[in-house]
Amino acid sequence: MAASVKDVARHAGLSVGTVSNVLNRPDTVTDATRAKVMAAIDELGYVRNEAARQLRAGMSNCVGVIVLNSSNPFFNDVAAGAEAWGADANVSVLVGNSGEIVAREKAYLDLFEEQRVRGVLLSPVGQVTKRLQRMRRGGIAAVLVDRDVAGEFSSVSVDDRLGGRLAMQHLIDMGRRRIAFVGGPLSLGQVADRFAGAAEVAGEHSDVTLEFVATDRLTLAHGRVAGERLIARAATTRPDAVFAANDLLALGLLQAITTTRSLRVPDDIALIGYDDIDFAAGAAVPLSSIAQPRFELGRLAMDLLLKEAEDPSRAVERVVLQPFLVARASTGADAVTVA
Amino acid sequence: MAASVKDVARHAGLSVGTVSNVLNRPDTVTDATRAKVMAAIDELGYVRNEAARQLRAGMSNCVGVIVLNSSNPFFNDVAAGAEAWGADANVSVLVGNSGEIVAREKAYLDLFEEQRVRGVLLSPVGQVTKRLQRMRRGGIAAVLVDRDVAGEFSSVSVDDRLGGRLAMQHLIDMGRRRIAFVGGPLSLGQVADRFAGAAEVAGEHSDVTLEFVATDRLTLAHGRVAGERLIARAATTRPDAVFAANDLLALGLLQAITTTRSLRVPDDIALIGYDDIDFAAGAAVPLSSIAQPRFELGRLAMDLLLKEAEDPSRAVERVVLQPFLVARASTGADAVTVA
DNA sequence: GCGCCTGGATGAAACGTTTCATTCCACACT
DNA sequence: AGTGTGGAATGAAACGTTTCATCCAGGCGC
Repeated sequence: MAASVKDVARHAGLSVGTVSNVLNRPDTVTDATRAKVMAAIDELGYVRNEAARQLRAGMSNCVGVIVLNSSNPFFNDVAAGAEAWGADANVSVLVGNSGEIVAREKAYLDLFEEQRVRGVLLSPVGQVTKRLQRMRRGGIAAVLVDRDVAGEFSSVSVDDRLGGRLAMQHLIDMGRRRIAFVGGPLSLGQVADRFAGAAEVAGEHSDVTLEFVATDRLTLAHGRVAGERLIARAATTRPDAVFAANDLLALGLLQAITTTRSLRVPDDIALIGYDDIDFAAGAAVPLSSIAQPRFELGRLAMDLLLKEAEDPSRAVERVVLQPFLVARASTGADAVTVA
Repeated sequence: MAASVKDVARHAGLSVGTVSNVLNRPDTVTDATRAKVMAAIDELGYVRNEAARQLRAGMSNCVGVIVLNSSNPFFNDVAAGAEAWGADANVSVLVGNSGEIVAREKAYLDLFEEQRVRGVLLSPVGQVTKRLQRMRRGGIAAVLVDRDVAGEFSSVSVDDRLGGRLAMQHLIDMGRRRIAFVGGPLSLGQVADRFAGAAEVAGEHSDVTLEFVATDRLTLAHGRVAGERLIARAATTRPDAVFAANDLLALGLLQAITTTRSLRVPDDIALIGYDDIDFAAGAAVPLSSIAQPRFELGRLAMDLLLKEAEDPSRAVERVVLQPFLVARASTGADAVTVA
């Protein structure tokens, strides 16, 4: 059906080797033949068969990316960063969404392995160390994104403990003392580290209390539920500030709080999130947040991955980026307060 | 490096044909040999080479999806619908983001064609008719999503004119008369159709005025800018309701309006968006919106695509889904859903 | 006991590239 | 004129599957 290099060769009155040379080493071929081949390609609508090319090369020019939750704009930007950098190196990016589900993570790893991708970029959810080691032995590199596994693999992450510290310190600076951390599960490294950072700072202030409010996942809906739980409390036991493990949770909390109209943000309760997604600035009470260089995160991870794929004996490298505070109205940082 | 079917065969003391049979037609093989092969596979860590498989089969088991803007949660859900349905049929989905840029659309089409995907699902941005026809001749099916091109191809879309009518009618029902449509560019079919629907309804009410407020793109930031323009107007010329072409715009508008605190939503100005993304319900003033069955949209499109890939002579089919109103606080309604 | 049948295993061919050792040819140099 | 020389084209091999015609060993009916 589709024209092959053989058809092109016949049509141009040349050999397949020559056609291949035109395609891959145009300088080794005479201008006249190049023109003839190009004409034949055009005429037949030839499109090279990537599968055959890959089979011959023994490796594809793709890398796989597995994100934790594609409905979180944060991961979108990380993937975009990786893709942009990959495009420069002429590798395509396949994006899979594990949804924090171990089985889906495994399914994508299977897929990528069958495709013989150059490497895999992922924020692991299951116990993948052994699997990744096996894949590495098979020539597939791996770089961890936004999470770190015992120095076995290269990784690019953001210092979540520091982020937790920044958020907590900010709330304290704004005069809050009874603080709740909302998030979960703690099995997610990000959540654990952010909480740990917050706890550290809390420990440095004798008049500050830090409470852990667990959620099952980090979504808008879960944030709403957690918000309703907080609202239902008596004023005396209610926190005067909330540090949410990410912005989706924080925005859910915000919605629960503002719709009931029983509390005001930030007057009655301050709120800070994490990730600084675009919707954070756009919320009706602009949300304070801990920003991460997410595009950069993806870009650096891809860079490390390509280097490692190039030279598998390369030493493991662990890059840690710095988060930073973006203070907005939801913590009273602006003069603006909205009922 | 990686073990091949040949290695497995040797290791199991059988032939490659038999190994292949174990993998692809397990019933034609005796229990004992199956066990032997499985053991060998396990021991060698064999993973089948998808490229070779594809080469032999002449076609991959992937389909490509090209979305207009991956930072709009709407497209995420469309893609998720397509992916879910594809998974049932054992096809993987490659997602590309054109960002409404013709060159990137072309780049993804090239990639997909080289990969010999079964078909392509896309919301076209450039003039792709001829290209898609050529690809179809080469055995690659195409289905258009959320946009329709002159009956040449199958498509799944949502009736944007009706959606525009619904939004407009709702605003009128809520007592609004001076209405502004915010959106653009009109070269986007969705924007044009939604505005056309709104204009139709406006024409049916002699006391209603409809104004067009142009934006360059459909993003949060552009919504914020448009909002500031509206706020700056004198009360007498200011609209009492805004219909935004999508939710990103609407949320941007909302933020501009609420932070200046000069106007209240919905009392001074009602606001309705389009798409009903998750952040709409989660906004501090829950946003009324026109919902589209986006997951279904992706699902149906994938279904059509797979059918067409199966039987290329299949008649073109054009599915049009119905949007529906989700009324929330931003138009002064309680959370009511109307079909 | 002989031929036939059948379930199961076999091995070669083919898919479309790329690579590389080889061949070919024209031209310059001796 | 003969001999190198080097640039350009060639064609076969190989990549890892799947498929399919073939082959083989037993079991069965006669």
